[in-house]
Amino acid sequence: MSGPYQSFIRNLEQRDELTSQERALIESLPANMRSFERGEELVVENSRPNHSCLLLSGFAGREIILRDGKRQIAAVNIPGDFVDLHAMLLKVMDHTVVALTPCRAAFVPHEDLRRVVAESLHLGRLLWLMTVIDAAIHRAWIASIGRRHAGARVGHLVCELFLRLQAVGLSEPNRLDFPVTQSELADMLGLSVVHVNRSLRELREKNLLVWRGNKIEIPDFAALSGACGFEPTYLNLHKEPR
Amino acid sequence: MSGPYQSFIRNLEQRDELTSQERALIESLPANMRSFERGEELVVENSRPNHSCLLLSGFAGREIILRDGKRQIAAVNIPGDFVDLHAMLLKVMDHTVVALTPCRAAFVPHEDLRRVVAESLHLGRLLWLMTVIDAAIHRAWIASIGRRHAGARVGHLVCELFLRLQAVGLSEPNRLDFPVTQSELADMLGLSVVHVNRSLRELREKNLLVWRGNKIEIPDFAALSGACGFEPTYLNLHKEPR
DNA sequence: CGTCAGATTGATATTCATCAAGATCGGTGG
DNA sequence: CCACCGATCTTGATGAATATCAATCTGACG
Repeated sequence: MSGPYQSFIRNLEQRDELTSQERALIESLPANMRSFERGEELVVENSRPNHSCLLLSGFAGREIILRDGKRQIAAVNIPGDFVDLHAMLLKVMDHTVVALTPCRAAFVPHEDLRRVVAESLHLGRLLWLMTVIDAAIHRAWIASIGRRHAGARVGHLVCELFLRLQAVGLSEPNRLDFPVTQSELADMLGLSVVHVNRSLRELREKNLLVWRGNKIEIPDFAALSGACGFEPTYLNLHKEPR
Repeated sequence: MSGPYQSFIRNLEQRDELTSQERALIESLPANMRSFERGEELVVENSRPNHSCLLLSGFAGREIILRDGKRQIAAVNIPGDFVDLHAMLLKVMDHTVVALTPCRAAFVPHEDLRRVVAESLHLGRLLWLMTVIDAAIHRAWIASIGRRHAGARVGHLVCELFLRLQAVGLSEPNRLDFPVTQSELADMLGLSVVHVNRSLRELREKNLLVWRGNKIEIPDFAALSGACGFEPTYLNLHKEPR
């Protein structure tokens, strides 16, 4: 009842019904467990993985390093996310996945994932779905980084994480755990550390969110999402036949 | 020999071998043709399409409109791209697809696409692959918008489009056709029109690229891609078994 | 010839980055 | 227990990148 696939199954079940056979098929997947310290790389750019990595605990980020050394984090992964399911098809990693906090992860051989896709059309579509939700999140980030001012960028990210964590049962009512540094936050949002710091202060002064240490408090989610124009459609957090 | 699926097949064949049966299976797909004027919407936000739209000619953009009216174009589609293959799984469109130029497009029923996936594991993976390449492009845009200065953003986009157009046979040696307005370009790059204009002038003065009317000249691709840190890995323009 | 969308340019304002200096805080060794 | 250390956070001062506003210019086209 508490195998490595619980949060992943929960993630899928936010989007569609699973039969017990389907759950069993997922649970039959072999999983090679590993742990990572903060800053370690789960998957390395330009490598050719033959496993995909399912995050079980902790936070990971997909980081892109530009030639001049600047870093952009293109996505944040939370427990229940495959961080590199796309590598099964892309073959070569176009970015690195780094542990933003201590992490546990399950590495699943691509050949076994392919077997699942071959045996169940429906699970195949659901795996596809998860990569396509990743892309929808990417688009939301493009809009945020391209067109929102700093404060709204921070707020939008927090709203997104709050709902995603809620979906896998990892949020408290008005609070979430997100133990990352302001400098990492800056690299997610395309901002400088200093500016992130000032944006956090503004949000705190407006009582929209209070970021203290590892915890974020959201006194009024509706107020925050309203203030930063957050629309949850893109997260696809509704069940329907896919 | 010149059905609607030629450029799509060519797009796939940049990434993997197709058997003649696979080509035939694709060509057996029904295609409902439509034409669009510049500015018309091919697919509308919040709709629930039961077709996916394959672009045959012209350029389209996936646009996200924020509440305050600001627009971000999250992706550019060229002939041979499915603009909303993901809608088959996401069900509800999280953005609008708009014609950046006059376009022709083929609408393919989802049920037929599902039939293809059911009949050919390999084609199923290749359709999946195309959505996953979309996501890789999104990540490159996130890095560009988040961490590159204006001139490099323009240059990076041009490099990307040049290679993508080349892949479907739509580029001349040192030139490409990209008939979009500077204001649309601004919405792709997260910049203002004025700043785009000035960045184009800089690039012209450095002789890195000359954008005149609808045509872009690239005197020296290596120089341009060097100057803006362009790395083509993410486009997956190499054939291998997937 | 007039019109209109788009391109270009200048002037100015705003946002954000950079640099530099404390302040805070959790750990760690003496 | 305390002094110190490194990492992170915070704040101020300044500068660079980019946005905004307002003209003018250009070129296509009826």
